[in-house]
Amino acid sequence: MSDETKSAGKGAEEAEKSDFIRERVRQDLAAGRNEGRVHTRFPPEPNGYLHIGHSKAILLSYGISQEFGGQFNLRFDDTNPEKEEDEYVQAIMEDIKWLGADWEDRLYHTSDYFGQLYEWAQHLIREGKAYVCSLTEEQVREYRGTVKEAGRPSPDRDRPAEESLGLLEEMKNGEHPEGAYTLRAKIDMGHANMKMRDPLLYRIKRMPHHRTGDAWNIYPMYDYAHGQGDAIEGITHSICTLEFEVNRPLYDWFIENLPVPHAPRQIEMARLNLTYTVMSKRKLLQLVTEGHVSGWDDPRLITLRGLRRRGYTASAIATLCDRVGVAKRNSTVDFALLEWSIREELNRTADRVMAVLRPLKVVITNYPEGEVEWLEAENNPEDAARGTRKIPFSREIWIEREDFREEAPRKFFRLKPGSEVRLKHAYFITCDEVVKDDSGEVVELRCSYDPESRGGQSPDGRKVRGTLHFVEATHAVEAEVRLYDHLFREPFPEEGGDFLANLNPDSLEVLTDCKLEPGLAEAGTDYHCQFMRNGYFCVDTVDSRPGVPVFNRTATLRDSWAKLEAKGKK
RNA sequence: UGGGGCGUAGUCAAGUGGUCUAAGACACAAGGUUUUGGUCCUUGCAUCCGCAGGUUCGAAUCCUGCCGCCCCAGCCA
Repeated sequence: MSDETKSAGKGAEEAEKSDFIRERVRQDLAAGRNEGRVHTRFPPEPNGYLHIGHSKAILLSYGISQEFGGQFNLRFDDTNPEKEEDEYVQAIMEDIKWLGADWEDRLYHTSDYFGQLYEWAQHLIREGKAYVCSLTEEQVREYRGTVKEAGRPSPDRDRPAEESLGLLEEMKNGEHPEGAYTLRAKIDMGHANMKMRDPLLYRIKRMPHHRTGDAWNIYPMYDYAHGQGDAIEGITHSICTLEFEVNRPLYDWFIENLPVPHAPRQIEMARLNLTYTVMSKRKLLQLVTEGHVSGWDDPRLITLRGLRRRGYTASAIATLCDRVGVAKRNSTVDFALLEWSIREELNRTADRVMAVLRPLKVVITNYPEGEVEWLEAENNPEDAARGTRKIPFSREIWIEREDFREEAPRKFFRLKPGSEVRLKHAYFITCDEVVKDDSGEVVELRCSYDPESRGGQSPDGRKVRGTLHFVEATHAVEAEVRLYDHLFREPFPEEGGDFLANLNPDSLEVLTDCKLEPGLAEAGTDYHCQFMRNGYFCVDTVDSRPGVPVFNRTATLRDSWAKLEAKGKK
């Protein structure tokens, strides 16, 4: 097998990917099927935004096409003008490009095939395999039977072909109201598989389509359109999710009974689910329209736009999908795996900078007034090539409020009265005095520094357990920082009926008095960094402005101190 | 006995009769290193593969029965 394993990211020898779908592709290739071609597709319906669940399907289909030297198509499955809009088409293409899947010049629409589909429908009628049915919607349901009882044949089942052909033409031309007729395949009303009980091929919808305008008054159903679209495009492996397993016999029936140019095969896999979130389009839409989130790009959403704004990269999403694997078992992946994926990447690539989120003033009493010195700070300890930068230091600085405690447990290695800590890249300081306001709240710390400890070196080998980040006061940049947490407080928010009841009231915390080191004032979009000891952050693409930045927390750092403390409390 | 699918650690997931006294990842736990209580390193984490029988010298892998979960009765996709 000759294949250069390329794909973005990761180390040298990336193992050849293997799962039941890729195994099947290899078998097909070995058996010489499809003239040795591999051709996949992603077929979104343009009726909503893409989310992380879709990325599994996109990356798998696209990835397979690349791994086997094949091709990948994007096809909008636009057979229902009632729900579909052009706005979604643009957004979907944008998101797929961002993910890194490339359909090159093969952008298609099921609506491109309406003409061909119509001719094939006529073919089925002539063959005695389809008929125009006049049953109402309720009657169709009634005649279909139930999962345990066979259905009954429609009274129109034996309508002469000429008559069906004529009626179909009239339906197409808008001569009948919606619901008056449908075109149905003549298969088996007693079939154990409900999908095979004379399924509908066409329904009347006297409604303009976003691409074909008012050319059609009938539109094909999914089952009739999908496989034929695959056949027309020469798709070899049509990958979809588990719920379409029962549709496969029907998919195959059309391929066998129509003069299609090619016989594609459908393969089903489990969709991606994540804890602490919802994945259904309907629920996502509800969260947006009811204002539980700010929009489709709310950083708490697992839409691709939301994740992007949150600071997730396409490669981190790809890592997640690789780790999750491909199988047929319904499963729900721990959200922690997604967080691990982005941390793993950002640890390697994001520069470390200092930001104080909840500031507490520190005055260094023995530091000369009015003096500012610039200290060297390394950008990324994981990557020396990222170099260094200069950060200011002076008599007044900000530290994190939670890094000081007047009364602290012995395991608290941070600042407390009389104790010494290191300021990252700067000096050792000792807390001499705690200044409080009338209400008793700590408003300032008065400390002294050891000039010999410049750069954070211990001058005499003495140990300091704690290292704190800080921001020099006169050069500090004021910023807004948004801290995000799970949108839902339960790992399975849909359990127990009302998923909205499980919304996490603390999923967003906005901090407006944050202090950043000066270099961050002009941080542009697409900037990812680690706020030392605070987490990974990115510039908000919507609200941030030069000079008045807004940062979003992508993910926290692992925090073994928090765990320790939590354990102590219990 | 309606049909279709799936059941391997807390979560994903390899495994297709002997090399399985069952990979790997996440999570979790313990220890070490550390100018991020971050990273990194070390170690631990299923005598057992939904359950019960059976076949076999030998089974997570084959057979039988049972149990559980998911999908199908849209003129949605």
